[in-house]
Amino acid sequence: MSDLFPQKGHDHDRCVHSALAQAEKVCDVENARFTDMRRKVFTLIWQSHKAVTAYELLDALTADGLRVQPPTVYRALEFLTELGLVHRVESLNAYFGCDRPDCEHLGQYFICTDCGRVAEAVNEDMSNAVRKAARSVGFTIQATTVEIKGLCHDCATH
Amino acid sequence: MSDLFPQKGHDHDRCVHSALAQAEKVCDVENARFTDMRRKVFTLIWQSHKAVTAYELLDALTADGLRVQPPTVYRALEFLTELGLVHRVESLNAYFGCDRPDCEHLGQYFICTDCGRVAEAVNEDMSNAVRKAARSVGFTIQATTVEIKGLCHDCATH
DNA sequence: CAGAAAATGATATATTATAACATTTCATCA
DNA sequence: TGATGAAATGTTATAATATATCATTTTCTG
Ligand SMILES: [Zn+2]
Ligand SMILES: [Zn+2]
Ligand SMILES: [Zn+2]
Ligand SMILES: [Zn+2]
Repeated sequence: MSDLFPQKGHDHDRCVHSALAQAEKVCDVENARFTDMRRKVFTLIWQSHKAVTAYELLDALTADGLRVQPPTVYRALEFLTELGLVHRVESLNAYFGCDRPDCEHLGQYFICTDCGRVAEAVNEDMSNAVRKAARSVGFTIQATTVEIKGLCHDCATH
Repeated sequence: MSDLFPQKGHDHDRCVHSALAQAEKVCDVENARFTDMRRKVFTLIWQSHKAVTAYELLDALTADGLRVQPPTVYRALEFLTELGLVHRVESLNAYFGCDRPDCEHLGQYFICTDCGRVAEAVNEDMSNAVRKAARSVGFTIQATTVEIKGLCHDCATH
């Protein structure tokens, strides 16, 4: 069993640093500006592997002493999602950080209903099954979301 | 190519009648009450193959002369979704009628971004791929949603 | 530095959803 | 049949999520 969800005691600072480094790179390549506000929101999202709502981000920014309004957060989220740096979980109205923003992938998310963490799969079997199903009914795919809710291994066994 | 989406000129009255008959049956089997309000909401949802929002339903009921408040609509929707008679499209916050409420299925929806119609697939390849992916990472599935957006065959070719 | 474009600030409001309590409807059975 | 309790709906208020619009600031470009 591969470990899709990070181990309990993992070095999360490494996750954050790696995510930031990748984000810098993506922004650089795309000639997009990784502004202060965008970096703040991105970093907040990466404070955990859970999906976080726009208003939780807003509250966190406010707690940091900033006077921020909803549009500011939604703009940052729009920027980050369009670059593929964060993804939106439709069934939660919440966002989490992508750990492979450089590699093409459909959205395939495992969402633990117990601990709240989200892990992203890049699974060719699923992608192929979706593409094949679409082809068989003459459907032209623009975007796909696969949201799988349940218990991660940690939560199922502890 | 099988026709997942109904033909333009299909006899939609048949869809509606069949859906109503199936709903009656499911309610009967589940010993659930298919009340006036639930039937009204269900019928409104089945006025097309598009996904419809709670407030569109509310407006339609109001236009019918009823004085209905949001909770009434949401309660009917909760009842209908729990019985599997309608499904919620998470990425649209909207609802559409299930045409196979009697057969077990994960949620696999094709959503046409042009005409707005939603068609449900019951595709074993996709289901198996999801289950296999979950198994391989030790994830216990509780619920799955596959939402595939794009163009239906009609819209892609016309 | 001037001017244009991009980003953010600020205000208002739209959209989606639920909490809480009152009233009505309906099945059950004494 | 009529009391009674459960289920459904009505009613009011409000929470949670999201966007439109215009003003101001920041950054880029020449
Ligand atoms: Zn981590
Ligand atoms: Zn978990
Ligand atoms: Zn039809
Ligand atoms: Zn279409």
